[in-house]
Amino acid sequence: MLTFTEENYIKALLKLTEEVGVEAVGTNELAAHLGVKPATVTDMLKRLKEKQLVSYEKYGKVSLSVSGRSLAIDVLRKHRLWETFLCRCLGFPWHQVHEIAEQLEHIQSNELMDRLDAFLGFPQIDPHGDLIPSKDGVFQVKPKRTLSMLAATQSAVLIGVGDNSAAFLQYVDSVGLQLGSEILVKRIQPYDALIEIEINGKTSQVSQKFADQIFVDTPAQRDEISDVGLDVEGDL
Amino acid sequence: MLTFTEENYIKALLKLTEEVGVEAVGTNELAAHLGVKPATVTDMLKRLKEKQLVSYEKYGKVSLSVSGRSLAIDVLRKHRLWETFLCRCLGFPWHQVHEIAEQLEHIQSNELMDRLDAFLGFPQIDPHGDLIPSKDGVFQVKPKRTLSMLAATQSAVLIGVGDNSAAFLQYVDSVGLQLGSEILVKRIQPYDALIEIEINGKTSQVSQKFADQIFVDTPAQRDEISDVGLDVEGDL
DNA sequence: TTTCAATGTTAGACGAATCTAACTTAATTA
DNA sequence: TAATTAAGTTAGATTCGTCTAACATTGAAA
Repeated sequence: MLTFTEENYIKALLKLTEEVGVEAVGTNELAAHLGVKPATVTDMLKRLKEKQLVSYEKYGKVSLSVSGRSLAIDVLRKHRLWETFLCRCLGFPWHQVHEIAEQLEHIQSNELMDRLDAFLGFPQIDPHGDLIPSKDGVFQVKPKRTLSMLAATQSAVLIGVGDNSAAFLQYVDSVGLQLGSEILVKRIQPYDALIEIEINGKTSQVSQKFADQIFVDTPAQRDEISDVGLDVEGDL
Repeated sequence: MLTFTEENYIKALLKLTEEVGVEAVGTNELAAHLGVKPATVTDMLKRLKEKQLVSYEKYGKVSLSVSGRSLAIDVLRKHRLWETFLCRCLGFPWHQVHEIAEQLEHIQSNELMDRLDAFLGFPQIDPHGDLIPSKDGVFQVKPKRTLSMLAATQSAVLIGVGDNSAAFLQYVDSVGLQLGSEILVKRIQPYDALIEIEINGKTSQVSQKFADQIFVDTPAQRDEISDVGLDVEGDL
């Protein structure tokens, strides 16, 4: 049985490796992500290694072991199922659910999650557009196309976000975006690279940084089999 | 903000005082109820006193302060709302919900509980027949009539149980009882005081100890204004 | 190749929650 | 009232998760 904190460490490791497509991470990076000091992480990594959850050598990078990864995926599954419950059943706005799910994800009961899963109708994506891992731990991050990759005149549909913080999500709300919204890129400012977008007739200017966190699906992409041909055309 | 453990201590204090109708409890009793050693309780009581949650003097009995009581009631409210959710929405049998609710009751979010309360339709009693405290902390234990108080030939309706352990509740299930079941006391063994009861045509023998934990409502009692006239008649 | 900044580790400390073993106080009974 | 038992406390240790301050290693630039 893992402690609350151990679960958070392995969940962070999963985020910092697979969601970024990187093999292993350093102590500092992990510490920054968890909001603790590097020394604390070093201590914890020793414990996690003893429990065979990570592979780690002094002064080296860390990565999850097979069993660590599988436990981390389970935590992530719980997190996303709870988020779905909070939005769909209790009517929470999407920017509020992450924080509460951070607590709920540590509740220990497999039966609870199975029943919640069934109650929700076995959802596949959570309120932020992220895939919910299946019960048997199948979890895969597919490569993502972001708003910042689009050229002027292209349009796309919002399918997810790369940042679940309340501040970011409220910003997303404020430009009128929700999952499924159609986004038209009107122009890109040559001077400062600000992107002018239109959603439901409403025009906004957003930064590169913002656009990097907006995951989209383009009409052309929807017809593609793989990621070979990358030229897409806006068709509005 | 209280820790998980502090919440458990004040919840235990609430149980051991108000549900029993007693002013204050001793260190040993509290320790036994929480499954820790008396020494541990002494340490914790100092901390709880510092936080003004209890009134306590060395070698004396402990009782909740006004603010401690109010926080304890809030934990109890969360516990019972979650139990209601687990039974009504997720279809858990009543003997499984207590343990999971012991974890869920510590989730920190008032908004979560308000929304869950509304989602459930503002329930007043939980799956074990216990009153759910209202949001403003109104909580009161009404005096209870138990199965062991009934005489032969009397009948009554199950309205609650005094023990939420899985072992007890599964026993209750096994004699065919659920909330609302009509119980007929057929006879009481003169020799060993075993009580012979009938539920939906099924006859069982139960002990005094068991019967003490079965809360019932009798037809006569339902017509009473207060607890003045206590003679009740079975009317089957 | 040497130096130095970035990264990471160790040592020692602390608070929370627990324990055991030894001690003290209170209550009961003879 | 004195002795004995029950109840409660203190002291010192342990584990977990964290910190700060000092030290060690790595790797990239001069």
